[in-house]
Amino acid sequence: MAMASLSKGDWATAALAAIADRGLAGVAVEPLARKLSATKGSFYWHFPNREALIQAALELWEQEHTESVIVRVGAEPDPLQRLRLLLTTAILLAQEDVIDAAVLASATHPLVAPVLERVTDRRVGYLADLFKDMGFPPAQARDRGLLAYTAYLGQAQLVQAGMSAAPHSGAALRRYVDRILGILTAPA
Amino acid sequence: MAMASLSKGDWATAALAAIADRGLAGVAVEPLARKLSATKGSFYWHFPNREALIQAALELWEQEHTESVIVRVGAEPDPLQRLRLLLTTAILLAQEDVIDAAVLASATHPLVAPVLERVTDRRVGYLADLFKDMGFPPAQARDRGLLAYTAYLGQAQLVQAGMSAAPHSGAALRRYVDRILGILTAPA
DNA sequence: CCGCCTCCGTACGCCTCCGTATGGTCCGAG
DNA sequence: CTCGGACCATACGGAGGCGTACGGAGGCGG
Repeated sequence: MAMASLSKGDWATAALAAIADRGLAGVAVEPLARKLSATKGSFYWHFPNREALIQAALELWEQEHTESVIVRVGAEPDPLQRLRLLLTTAILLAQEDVIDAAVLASATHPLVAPVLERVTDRRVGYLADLFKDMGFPPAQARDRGLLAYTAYLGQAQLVQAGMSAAPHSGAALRRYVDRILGILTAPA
Repeated sequence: MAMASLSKGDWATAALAAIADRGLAGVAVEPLARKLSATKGSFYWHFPNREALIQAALELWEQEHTESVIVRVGAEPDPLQRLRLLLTTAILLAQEDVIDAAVLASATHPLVAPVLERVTDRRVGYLADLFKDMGFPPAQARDRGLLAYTAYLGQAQLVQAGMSAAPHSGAALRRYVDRILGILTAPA
């Protein structure tokens, strides 16, 4: 089954999976080829080199792990409920898929930095808009958006590292998100 | 000058510096030897293997990047001021020394995880105690301590990655910390 | 049937790093 | 002064990864 030709996208998704569970250094052509039951001959037909594969994987991540969540959450009309939904969705997603934390772990890599910059701006901007919609003045909204996002990032890191300090069960996590939300949305 | 024998500590500090600016993978015996103007012969006299070097570097980090800050801040009697001092100190330190973010980037590494667990517990615990001293009930204090710490971690990541979304200038950063503090310490 | 294009396997050379073996230097004790 | 231990350089073998060269299978138009 699936003995058909490997596509460029197949390599890219495999590379993204490799980033998620072994970091950027885990994106190596030969091991990846073994996992796909192929050889380097296939790879170097689709890509000029390893860097191109990494770029393709990162673009995949950029498209699938930001906009899709924003869209899914956009149906909710009330800003507060939208924020709650966004946070719980994002944090619960980070529980089972550590790709965000894995990408962040290579934040200084020259191929990662520009993608990360775009994704960060988009997310922080969206959060800030959310707080603006709740009635906070622009400067306040930006601060709270940044705070919310950094808290999410830190949380994702703790979860990926398996730190016991972070809540692990789904229920505890929902309670935690609720209380966090109370703090973040309390009037100045 | 300093042509004297290299000590175990010299290798460990060099390794820690390597982690800070190239990540855990940057701790390689041969490049490190070149940087120290030595050879592998020296290294393998002091350490049995590369893992031992990494452990030594991590223990160095554990001792010098948590307790020392806590002690330095302990002189301040008022809990709120102590928290303010702690946050500004930590965040300003993270501006010029990215070692915290670099260690976190390898959180899943088997040598890093236990050290990170201890450091995380210590820091989150200290922050929670701080909020307790301010009069918050234990559960509230723990939530706020965790929130404060995840926010710090995320902030450190953004700064290390050079993200423009994070404030960079010292003045802007102090203002940001002040506003964050207002949010974190607002009564429920 | 021919030839071309797509896609992939095999085999090779190169590089970087780990770890070991072994010998050399310096220095203090006796 | 010699001998042993601390410290280090050199040289080697081996593993694993990158990129290239090249050949071969399969489909498809002519």
